[in-house]
Amino acid sequence: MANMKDVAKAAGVSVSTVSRVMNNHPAISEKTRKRVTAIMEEPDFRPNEMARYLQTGRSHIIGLVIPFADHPFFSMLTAAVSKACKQNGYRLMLCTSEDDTGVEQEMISMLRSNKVDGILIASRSEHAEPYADLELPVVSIERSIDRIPSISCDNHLGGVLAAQALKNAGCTKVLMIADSPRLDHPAVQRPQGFLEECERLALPCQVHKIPEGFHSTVDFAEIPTQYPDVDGYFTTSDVLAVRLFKTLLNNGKISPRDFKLVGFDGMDISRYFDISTIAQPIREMGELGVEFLLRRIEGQLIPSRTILPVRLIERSTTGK
Amino acid sequence: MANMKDVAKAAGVSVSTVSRVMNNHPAISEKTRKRVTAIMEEPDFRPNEMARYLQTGRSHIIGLVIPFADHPFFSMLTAAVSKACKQNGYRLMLCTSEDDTGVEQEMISMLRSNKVDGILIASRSEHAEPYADLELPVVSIERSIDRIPSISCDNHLGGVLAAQALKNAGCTKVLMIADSPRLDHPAVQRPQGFLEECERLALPCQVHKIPEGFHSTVDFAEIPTQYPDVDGYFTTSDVLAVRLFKTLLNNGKISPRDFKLVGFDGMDISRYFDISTIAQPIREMGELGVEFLLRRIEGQLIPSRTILPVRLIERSTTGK
DNA sequence: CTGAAAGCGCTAACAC
DNA sequence: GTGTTAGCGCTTTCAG
Repeated sequence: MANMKDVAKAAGVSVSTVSRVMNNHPAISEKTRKRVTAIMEEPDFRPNEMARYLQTGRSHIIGLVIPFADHPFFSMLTAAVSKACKQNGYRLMLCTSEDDTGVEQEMISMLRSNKVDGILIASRSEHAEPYADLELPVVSIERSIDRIPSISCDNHLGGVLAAQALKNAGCTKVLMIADSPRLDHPAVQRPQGFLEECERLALPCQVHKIPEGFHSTVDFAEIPTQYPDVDGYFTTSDVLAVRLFKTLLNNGKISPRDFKLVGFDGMDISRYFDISTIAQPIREMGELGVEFLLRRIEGQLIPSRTILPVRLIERSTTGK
Repeated sequence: MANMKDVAKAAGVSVSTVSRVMNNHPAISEKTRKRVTAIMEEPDFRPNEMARYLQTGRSHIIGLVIPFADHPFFSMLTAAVSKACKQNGYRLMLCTSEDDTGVEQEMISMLRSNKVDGILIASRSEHAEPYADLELPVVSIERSIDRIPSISCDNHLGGVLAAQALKNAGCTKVLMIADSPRLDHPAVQRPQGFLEECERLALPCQVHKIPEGFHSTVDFAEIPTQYPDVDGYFTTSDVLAVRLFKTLLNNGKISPRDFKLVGFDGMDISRYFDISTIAQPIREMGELGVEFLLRRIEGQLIPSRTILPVRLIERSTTGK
């Protein structure tokens, strides 16, 4: 592929002139600009971004670190981030950590070595130091890390809304099925908000805890017998909601009209099953993440904590 | 961040020695190797991959072009590709084309300019030339492009298996709901295989065509009245299968026992709904895609057409 | 308005 | 075994 020198030679100018044309430098005569532009377009000359970086210190690449690319939440986030990058003239380097802290560290290190301009991280984080002390702009999505700006949704409100929805749907005794995220994960506020609101509403609530993990498979078969008089359920994710929904129905004894259910996340699968859910503004979170990261790259100040609203989507499992 | 010169100075050696240590050059005394290694590790020195590329011509980055990151098929593919890249010491630059040929061209151009070592493409492709004439290794997944090596699944066999499954489940008259992919898309063989096998099995089959598009929403409400005496359905994707399934059930008149259904793709959603499906080996397709691309990058020969087997997953919608 | 030249961080001959 | 040096393709002073 042609480089700047080739273009310069073909146009009968120096490389610096070609460079100036490329970068829209004002001090270029219209005549030479036209001539050079024409030459550049012919064999589709494209500047070598690597060489460019070496000189400017800007790669125009950001890294995105997520646990899994095939998780509905993270795939939506990735889609939003990818779009936002494109719109802002940035490229995206995607890293999946498999939810492993060690791998995550490696990815961060690799991204540094690949000279990304900044990192968007939506992964687990035992320790803040590796990120806080990075001399690189970092923005965290849906996870709080000390001294790292973060963007999350109003998880607490989500729990509250879920409790209200079940109450309004006529539930008299509910069960919350909660996985147990790290304490540093904002999602812990989902159960908190739910329990607080249940109390406020005088809605009796039992709690069923299960281990965290997208790829883990916890059996829900025992739930109906274990909690026989429950008429409403809240799960801390849509994936759990779907699994519970199926279990209750497959058990045969229970029809959709016999119980209420609210999930969390607002992902496609909840829509497929017509399950009510607390929707996170995933797309906005991704877009805002990119926007904030780019602003930080430009040296601007950004909020250290950003919390976006959630909303209840009422579907058939709360009687809509 | 420290660079090689800093390390060299601190270790009291020349930059070439540092370079040799980094690249495991054999002609280095154990003593200096140790000393340099120690210095490199202390402030976590990591070589500048951009500068490295400029010298070696290898970026160790591959580009992945897909239409949507939040589509179940492509998110699984992305997950597989990401993992495979990591295992092979490669980084992944992710590009989403929104299923737009123009955007796709831009992405390709951008990837070239960012000096990726090769491109994995699983997107639409009106014309072969832009890829065939790229001086860059390209491997296509689930799409055939002239002169570009491709990896796909046995779509024809998938159609055949679906027809057999419906027949075996006791269907007497079936409906195929097919979106209409481009002619250059291997998926066109799904309906072909299905129709051929229906004929062979003397299984009457009607066809309902709908426009292609992941994000499009075609209404299925008319299906039951439009094709009243059908007792089995084949859809060319799981997403369609789920939507049909829901429509049939919501219509109330029809219970899951009154009809059979086979989808295509083998994605999570089909499992959630317990719908029989023809499973593509998506993970393998992604892994093989990376493997082949890397081989081509190394200058080796790879197959121009690779077809992986599909398999029928029998679930409740074919009576299992 | 344009050109010459230095240098970004690294590798790879080529010397010693 | 180790150091010196010339670029890789680009941007950017500094001259003119």
